Amino acid sequence: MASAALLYTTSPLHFSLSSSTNHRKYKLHKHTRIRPTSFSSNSHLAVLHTSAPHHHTRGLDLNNKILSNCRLRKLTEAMEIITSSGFDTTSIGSDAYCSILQLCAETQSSDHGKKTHLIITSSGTEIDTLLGQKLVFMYVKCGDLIGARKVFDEIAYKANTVTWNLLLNEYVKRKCFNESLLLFKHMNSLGTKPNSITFTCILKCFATLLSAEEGVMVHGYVIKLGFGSQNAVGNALVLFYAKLRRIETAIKLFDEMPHKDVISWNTIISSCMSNGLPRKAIELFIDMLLGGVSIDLATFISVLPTCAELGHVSLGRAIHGYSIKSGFSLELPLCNSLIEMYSKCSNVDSSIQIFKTMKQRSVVSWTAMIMAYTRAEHYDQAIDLFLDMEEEGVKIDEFVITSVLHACACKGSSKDGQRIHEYVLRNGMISNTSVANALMDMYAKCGNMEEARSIFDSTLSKNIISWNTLIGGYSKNGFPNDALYLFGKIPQRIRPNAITMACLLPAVASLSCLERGREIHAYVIRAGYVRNHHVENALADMYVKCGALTLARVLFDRIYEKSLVTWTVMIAGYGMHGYGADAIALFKQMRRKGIKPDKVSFVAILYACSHSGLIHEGWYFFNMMRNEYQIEPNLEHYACMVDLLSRAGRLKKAYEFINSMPIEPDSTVWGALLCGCRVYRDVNLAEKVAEKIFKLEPDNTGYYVLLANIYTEAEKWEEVKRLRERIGSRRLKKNPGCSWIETRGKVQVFVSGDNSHPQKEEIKKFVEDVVKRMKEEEQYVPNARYALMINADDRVKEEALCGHSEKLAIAFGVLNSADGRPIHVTKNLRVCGDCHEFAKFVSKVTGREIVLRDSNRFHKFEEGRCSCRGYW
DNA sequence: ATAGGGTTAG
Repeated sequence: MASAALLYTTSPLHFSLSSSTNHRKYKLHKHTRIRPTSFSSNSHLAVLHTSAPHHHTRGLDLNNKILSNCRLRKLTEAMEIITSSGFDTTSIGSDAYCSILQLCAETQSSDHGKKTHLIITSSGTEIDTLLGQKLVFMYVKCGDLIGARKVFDEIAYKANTVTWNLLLNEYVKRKCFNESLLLFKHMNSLGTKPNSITFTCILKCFATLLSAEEGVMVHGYVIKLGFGSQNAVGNALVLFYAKLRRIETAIKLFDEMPHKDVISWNTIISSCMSNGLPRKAIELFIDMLLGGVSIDLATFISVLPTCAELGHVSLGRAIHGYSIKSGFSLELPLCNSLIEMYSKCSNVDSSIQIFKTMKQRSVVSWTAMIMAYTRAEHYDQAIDLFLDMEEEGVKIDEFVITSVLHACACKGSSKDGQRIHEYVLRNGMISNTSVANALMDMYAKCGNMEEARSIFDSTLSKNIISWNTLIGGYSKNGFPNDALYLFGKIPQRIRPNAITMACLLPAVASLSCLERGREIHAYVIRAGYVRNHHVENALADMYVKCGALTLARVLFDRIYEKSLVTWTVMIAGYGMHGYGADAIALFKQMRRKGIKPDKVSFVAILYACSHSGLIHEGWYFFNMMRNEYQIEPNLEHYACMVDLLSRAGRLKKAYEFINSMPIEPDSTVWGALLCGCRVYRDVNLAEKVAEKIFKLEPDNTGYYVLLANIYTEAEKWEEVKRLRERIGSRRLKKNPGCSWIETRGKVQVFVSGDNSHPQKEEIKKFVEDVVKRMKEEEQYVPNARYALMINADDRVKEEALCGHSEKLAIAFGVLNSADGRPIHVTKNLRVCGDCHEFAKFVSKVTGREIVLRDSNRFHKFEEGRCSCRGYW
């Protein structure tokens, strides 16, 4: 406290402040270097200047006073001394300026800092290395990177390592990694020696830019220079390898660190988590606790996502409790992580609880809560929360927008999405690529591909996600050709990634183009995407839907960590191909592995049962879903059950079942029954059911045709006529049947009755020959199921039959592929009964395996038999 | 003297 006493007893401060303006004029003459403009804005700067004789002693006094004020963190007082001593070049030393600048930096007093800088230049004090460093430090700490750079550029030639580091680090913090690296190069060219801190910055740049080679080179360099043993460097290296997804190397480096600190532990825990090793992350966390390492806030935040990932709510809750005991429970980022953790553990009520009791909320908290509601399928609450945010005046960023758009997408309502779209346009956020991508995704998920496309086209800064989103949208919305086309249009500078493949493969799957699928599989292998879980699943699904069930199974067996999706793909695959028993066996195996089926996997197993006519098993799983897993059946599940009952001929039971449903049945549920009515020729029930469907979907032609066929088969010509008039008055167009086949990598499409094919004569002859042989050898009678052609005679009807697209495609396949090769045909609608017989016969007489995929399932014809055994 | 780890989307 001696310095404080000194300060007060010897201070000339009070006198100096009352000095007259005359001094100012006097100073002007003495210090002509000062620009007058500086004066006008800092008129008090020039006060006090006494005569020269006592300079040295007075200077020392002033310096001491400044230093002691700074030591006491009295910035204002220190500032008063320099502002009032103004332009006395000799009175204030570099040390004093340094300590003021340090204090300005620490208290982030930008104005004082700038003023000090001005005084320094005005007073003509030479900016030496140390003063330069302090100035840069002050500007950086006050958030003025431009100011810092300006000073720096003038003293760069004499800047020390610390000064370089200050700038390097600030650029890193602002995510200007390339600028930081440029500066590093400059530093090397000037011969300034980097130190360990320099390397931590540089490693961070390489980690974020994913520059593997450069980073590894720096690693070697760091070891050579002997910085490897420093924790900060070690930690940066661990993070570097983790970011490059070389987690084994990261773990090895971590293990070899002799003096791990909290940051080392936190780094490796979050690295394991982000590299898909949540269990390892938890193990490490436990090691850390057992090792007696003291835990900090970042530890909690690093370990919570692992609980979320593993759905380990009890551990999450324990950590939550621990964080309260450690006094961190009010920390904002911790609360945000907790919201996320509880919601990912399907405990949205706890998330709400935390969100509601938080004293302060950041935009991150709101975003986390919107996602929590979305995860819990409370889409309206998620959207309402966004509106609340707007009302409360929270600054909306792109994270919020993408999250709320995701809620709209999941809800499947473009109405809500459109409101967000308008908000985005109003607030000029459309130029943000992520926002544009989220909008595209929302429209795609709502089935509006035109709008998605128009956003895509007007987005200037498209990234790979933009392409993936549109490709995936086309794939899933029934435009597989557009998806494939778009994939070919990705520009060179944008590299496709694993997700691109996962978006594209469903297109191949829906086209059933095995050749094309194998090509893409090869591409996936070459590009090294095979280990991506989404890609693995998409490949298995593609093989299933291209009819290559065995290949799908081989792939399935090779998938190391099978997720629920993996199992569901394979179960659905067996179901589609009519292997109900295999589907059931796999379902059981999945449950034994401890994987909980969800509603999608129940749709798969129920369809598998219905496609194989396993009625008891169907009920067994339906009850299991409700009782054991508390999953409320949705329309799809009900449709499966109706399908199952109808195929078994239990039409009355199916009808009662529909009427007992707790939710409103839709046209697919009634449609399943209508199909059953056709098979079992129940015209009365069919009429009743059809009327319900026509009310629900008055514009869907398929159902009118189905009823018309039912009438025809019952020879109710009057009714057929009336129905035909009804269709005519609605001006409905029949959705044309179309089939396609892939030969030598090219896809041939056949539309019913289409006569334009170059090989049409050959094909026609083939079909007619087969039909003729069928008549002779199997007493086959062409089935006159052609309701919409009642006035035609049998000859015309038969001709129309011969023109069915699946017959044409099968004929083309036989004619254009080597003997003994299997034939794969895909049809957009359900296969017709007559064509089904035709395919059976062709498989017998040609000895070929014919795989026909229709809109509902696979039919595999071998030696005159079909794998569907009548269940279709 | 300057620093290394942690929260939100697709």
